[in-house]
Amino acid sequence: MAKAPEDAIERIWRVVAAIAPGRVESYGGVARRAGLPRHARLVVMALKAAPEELGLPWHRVVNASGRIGFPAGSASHLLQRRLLEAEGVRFRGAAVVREAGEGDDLDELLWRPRPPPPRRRR
DNA sequence: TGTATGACCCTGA
DNA sequence: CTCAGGGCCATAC
Repeated sequence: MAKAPEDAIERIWRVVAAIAPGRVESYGGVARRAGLPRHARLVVMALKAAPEELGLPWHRVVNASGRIGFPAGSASHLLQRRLLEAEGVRFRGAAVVREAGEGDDLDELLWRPRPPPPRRRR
Protein backbone atom coordinates (compact mmCIF):
# COMPACT_ATOMS: atom_id res chain seq x y z
CA MET A 1 0.00 0.00 0.00
CA ALA A 2 1.60 3.20 1.10
CA LYS A 3 4.70 2.53 -0.91
CA ALA A 4 5.98 5.43 -2.98
CA PRO A 5 5.02 4.81 -6.61
CA GLU A 6 7.83 5.21 -9.08
CA ASP A 7 5.67 7.73 -10.84
CA ALA A 8 5.53 9.94 -7.82
CA ILE A 9 9.29 9.99 -7.55
CA GLU A 10 9.70 10.82 -11.20
CA ARG A 11 7.05 13.50 -11.04
CA ILE A 12 8.96 15.07 -8.19
CA TRP A 13 12.16 14.99 -10.21
CA ARG A 14 10.40 16.73 -13.06
CA VAL A 15 9.09 19.49 -10.85
CA VAL A 16 12.51 20.07 -9.37
CA ALA A 17 14.09 20.10 -12.80
CA ALA A 18 11.58 22.76 -13.79
CA ILE A 19 12.62 25.26 -11.16
CA ALA A 20 14.25 28.14 -12.98
CA PRO A 21 17.76 29.27 -12.13
CA GLY A 22 17.86 31.96 -9.50
CA ARG A 23 14.58 30.77 -8.06
CA VAL A 24 13.80 28.48 -5.19
CA GLU A 25 10.91 26.27 -4.12
CA SER A 26 10.08 24.62 -0.83
CA TYR A 27 9.88 20.87 -0.27
CA GLY A 28 6.20 21.12 0.37
CA GLY A 29 5.83 23.32 -2.67
CA VAL A 30 7.47 20.77 -4.88
CA ALA A 31 5.23 18.10 -3.44
CA ARG A 32 2.13 20.16 -4.18
CA ARG A 33 3.23 20.92 -7.70
CA ALA A 34 3.80 17.23 -8.21
CA GLY A 35 0.25 16.58 -7.13
CA LEU A 36 1.31 15.11 -3.81
CA PRO A 37 0.13 17.37 -0.99
CA ARG A 38 1.57 16.65 2.46
CA HIS A 39 4.43 14.72 0.96
CA ALA A 40 7.27 17.10 1.65
CA ARG A 41 9.23 14.27 3.19
CA LEU A 42 8.83 12.20 0.08
CA VAL A 43 10.49 15.01 -1.82
CA VAL A 44 13.45 14.72 0.48
CA MET A 45 13.61 11.04 -0.23
CA ALA A 46 13.35 11.58 -3.95
CA LEU A 47 16.22 14.04 -3.87
CA LYS A 48 18.41 11.71 -1.89
CA ALA A 49 17.60 8.90 -4.26
CA ALA A 50 18.10 11.02 -7.37
CA PRO A 51 21.04 9.83 -9.45
CA GLU A 52 23.76 12.40 -9.88
CA GLU A 53 23.53 11.82 -13.62
CA LEU A 54 20.17 13.53 -13.76
CA GLY A 55 21.83 16.78 -12.85
CA LEU A 56 18.83 17.93 -10.88
CA PRO A 57 19.00 21.45 -9.44
CA TRP A 58 18.48 20.10 -5.94
CA HIS A 59 20.04 23.22 -4.49
CA ARG A 60 16.97 25.23 -5.50
CA VAL A 61 14.89 23.37 -2.94
CA VAL A 62 14.82 24.85 0.55
CA ASN A 63 12.44 24.53 3.48
CA ALA A 64 9.31 26.60 3.99
CA SER A 65 11.26 29.11 6.03
CA GLY A 66 13.55 29.78 3.12
CA ARG A 67 16.44 28.16 4.88
CA ILE A 68 18.69 25.36 3.75
CA GLY A 69 17.77 21.95 5.04
CA PHE A 70 21.24 20.65 5.76
CA PRO A 71 22.78 21.37 9.14
CA ALA A 72 24.46 24.77 9.18
CA GLY A 73 28.15 24.42 8.67
CA SER A 74 27.94 21.06 6.91
CA ALA A 75 29.68 20.67 3.59
CA SER A 76 26.38 20.16 1.78
CA HIS A 77 24.96 23.26 3.37
CA LEU A 78 27.84 25.39 2.20
CA LEU A 79 27.76 23.90 -1.26
CA GLN A 80 24.06 24.56 -1.63
CA ARG A 81 24.43 28.10 -0.47
CA ARG A 82 27.27 28.76 -2.88
CA LEU A 83 25.36 27.29 -5.79
CA LEU A 84 22.39 29.50 -5.01
CA GLU A 85 24.43 32.65 -4.58
CA ALA A 86 26.17 31.85 -7.84
CA GLU A 87 22.74 32.05 -9.47
CA GLY A 88 22.00 35.39 -7.93
CA VAL A 89 19.96 34.21 -4.98
CA ARG A 90 20.75 36.41 -2.01
CA PHE A 91 20.54 35.64 1.65
CA ARG A 92 19.64 37.53 4.75
CA GLY A 93 21.00 35.59 7.66
CA ALA A 94 20.28 31.94 7.01
CA ALA A 95 17.26 32.43 4.79
CA VAL A 96 16.97 33.28 1.12
CA VAL A 97 15.87 36.85 0.67
CA ARG A 98 13.26 38.13 -1.69
CA GLU A 99 13.35 41.66 -2.91
CA ALA A 100 10.86 43.93 -1.21
CA GLY A 101 9.02 46.50 -3.28
CA GLU A 102 10.13 45.35 -6.70
CA GLY A 103 9.24 41.95 -7.94
CA ASP A 104 5.82 41.03 -6.77
CA ASP A 105 5.17 38.90 -9.83
CA LEU A 106 8.34 37.05 -9.12
CA ASP A 107 7.10 36.56 -5.65
CA GLU A 108 3.93 35.05 -6.93
CA LEU A 109 5.75 32.76 -9.28
CA LEU A 110 7.88 31.08 -6.75
CA TRP A 111 7.32 32.12 -3.25
CA ARG A 112 3.57 32.08 -3.03
CA PRO A 113 2.81 31.52 0.69
CA ARG A 114 -0.12 29.26 0.03
CA PRO A 115 -3.79 29.71 0.99
CA PRO A 116 -5.84 27.48 3.31
CA PRO A 117 -4.97 23.81 2.99
CA PRO A 118 -7.87 21.37 2.85
CA ARG A 119 -6.38 18.80 5.16
CA ARG A 120 -7.85 15.71 6.67
CA ARG A 121 -6.81 13.55 9.53
CA ARG A 122 -5.31 10.17 9.37
C1' DT B 1 3.44 -5.52 13.46
C1' DG B 2 5.58 -1.71 15.95
C1' DT B 3 8.87 1.88 16.72
C1' DA B 4 12.22 5.19 15.34
C1' DT B 5 13.95 8.48 11.95
C1' DG B 6 14.21 12.32 8.71
C1' DA B 7 17.55 17.87 3.41
C1' DC B 8 9.52 18.79 6.36
C1' DC B 9 5.24 21.95 7.62
C1' DC B 10 2.12 24.81 10.38
C1' DT B 11 0.40 27.12 14.39
C1' DG B 12 0.76 29.26 18.62
C1' DA B 13 3.46 31.37 22.45
C1' DC C 1 12.65 36.13 15.35
C1' DT C 2 13.07 31.67 17.85
C1' DC C 3 11.02 27.43 20.19
C1' DA C 4 8.01 23.76 21.19
C1' DG C 5 4.30 20.80 20.04
C1' DG C 6 1.58 17.96 16.91
C1' DG C 7 0.95 16.28 12.32
C1' DC C 8 2.20 13.95 8.04
C1' DC C 9 4.46 9.97 5.27
C1' DA C 10 7.63 6.52 3.43
C1' DT C 11 11.61 3.76 4.94
C1' DA C 12 14.80 1.02 8.02
C1' DC C 13 15.15 -2.08 11.76
